[in-house]
Amino acid sequence: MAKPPERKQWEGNYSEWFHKVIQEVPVYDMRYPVKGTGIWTPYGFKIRKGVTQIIRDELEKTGHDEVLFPLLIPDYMLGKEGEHIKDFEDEVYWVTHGGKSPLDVKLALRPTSETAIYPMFQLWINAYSDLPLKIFQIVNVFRYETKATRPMIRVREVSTFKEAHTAHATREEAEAQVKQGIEIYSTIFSKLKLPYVRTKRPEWDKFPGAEYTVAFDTVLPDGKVLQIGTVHALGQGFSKAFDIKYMKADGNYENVWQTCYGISERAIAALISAHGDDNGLVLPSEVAPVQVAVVPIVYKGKEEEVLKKCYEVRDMLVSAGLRAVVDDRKEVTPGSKYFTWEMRGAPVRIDLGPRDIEAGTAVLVRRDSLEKTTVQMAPIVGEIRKLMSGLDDALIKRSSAWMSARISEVTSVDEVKDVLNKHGGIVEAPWCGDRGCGEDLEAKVDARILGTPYGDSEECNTGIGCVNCGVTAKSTIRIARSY
RNA sequence: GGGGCCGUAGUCUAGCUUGGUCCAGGAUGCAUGCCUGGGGCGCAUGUGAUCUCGGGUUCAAAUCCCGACGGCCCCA
Repeated sequence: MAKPPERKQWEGNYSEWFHKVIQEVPVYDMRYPVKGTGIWTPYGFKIRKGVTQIIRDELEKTGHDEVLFPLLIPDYMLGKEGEHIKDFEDEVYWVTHGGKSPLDVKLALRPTSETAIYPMFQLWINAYSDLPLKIFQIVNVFRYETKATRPMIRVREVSTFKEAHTAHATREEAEAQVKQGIEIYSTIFSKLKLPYVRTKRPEWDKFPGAEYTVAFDTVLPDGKVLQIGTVHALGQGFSKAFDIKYMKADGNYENVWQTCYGISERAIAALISAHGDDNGLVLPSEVAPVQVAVVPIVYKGKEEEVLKKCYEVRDMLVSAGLRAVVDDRKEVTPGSKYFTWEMRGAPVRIDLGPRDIEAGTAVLVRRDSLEKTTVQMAPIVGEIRKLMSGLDDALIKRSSAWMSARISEVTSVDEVKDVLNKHGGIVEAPWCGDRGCGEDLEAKVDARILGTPYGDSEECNTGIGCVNCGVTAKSTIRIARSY
């Protein structure tokens, strides 16, 4: 069976595919009886750990320190920044009682931590020498979602919320930090082999309290867009609300300039979705909990010999720094084990039987293509590394190509509708920049405006009329149906 | 925000329209044994559901009604 697995279920029935895969692997158990919550299973937790490790590494490498703030936020703190609270108040969980006694001060379960962190920034920041301040934490946050919840994608308890918060002396420094945040996220998603577009959100859809928001969006197999990361320029809005000031060299005080940026388990949902196929998960080697699964092909009378060799191989791989296991389950046929490890997305499988042992070889199988190669035992570590990097390259190529095919440029409202109805994805069109026009367009095509391209392709051809109203366009706009 | 569908062993599902034949049938899983073993082997035996929960109608409720909780879909 050297043919790569199909992606019929994956693409044709994505919602069901996702549900089935996370349950069968298992990655995430959504049977917990509180709406919008779920459990990371041991294997799922390992995937999550691989992802959070990449996030930690990239942030620490760029001067961010990890911290941990309380879950509870007093109501007067949560309400300090006007725009911020206005947007969140409908989805805040409140703790109102301690035992049977009502609390004097209601406590919110953090929907995000700006209002928990910034009062402490006020205490921590005194002078320019305290700046820049760059911290992050990986915590759970709570949002009372009213729409239908979906495991990992729309949840009420976001269990894996990485939020970074920075404070700077000048607008320029904060601006540079926004760029660094965007670079960090680009690196993280590249490591996850995830394709993305970077989009500046429209004024009416930016983070509440921010000056502007740049978002990372990806396209899921059903053609809907998923936001997997956001970077916000906060200006001085929060620092004024929370009175965060520093003393400048000249002795005068100024409010700090802030940024914040977040990634959640949606990135893990995207990771699972982007690479999977009808046989289950396909994981990039860096985050695969098991990189190499050794499957003994046991014949009667040779059990000991084969298993012993398998353990030897495993030990050798482990000491070479690979995450390897032997699937030594009895009473389970090799074929069944193949399906198990394909479902779990192990990048490489080794089949090892009497024939191989005699010949001093092993059979390697690459997860994405299911291509089998027989290799000599001696250089097997190198061969495995080669296979894994081939798989990693193939994953980014495949996912990028898949997504690129779902980004289209159009010039009329009808085309927007047609393309979105046909295969979803993202459409780009010229736009006048007017909010009313944008909202009108959203209603007409039953989709959301993601915003304008951030970075390279910001400008659209001049002299073109807005896709909706015909007025001379100021920028390109991205439109999509989204989660 | 508006409308609709659904909830039966770990999982998927039959039964519900027309209440009684159902102390709920099947598949899968799990356990044990034999047999196998280079792509989900086969056979046998066993295991597992107060039919999501609460209330109501009825001689009788998985089945009808109301509510809660949970899952899903469509529209704005």
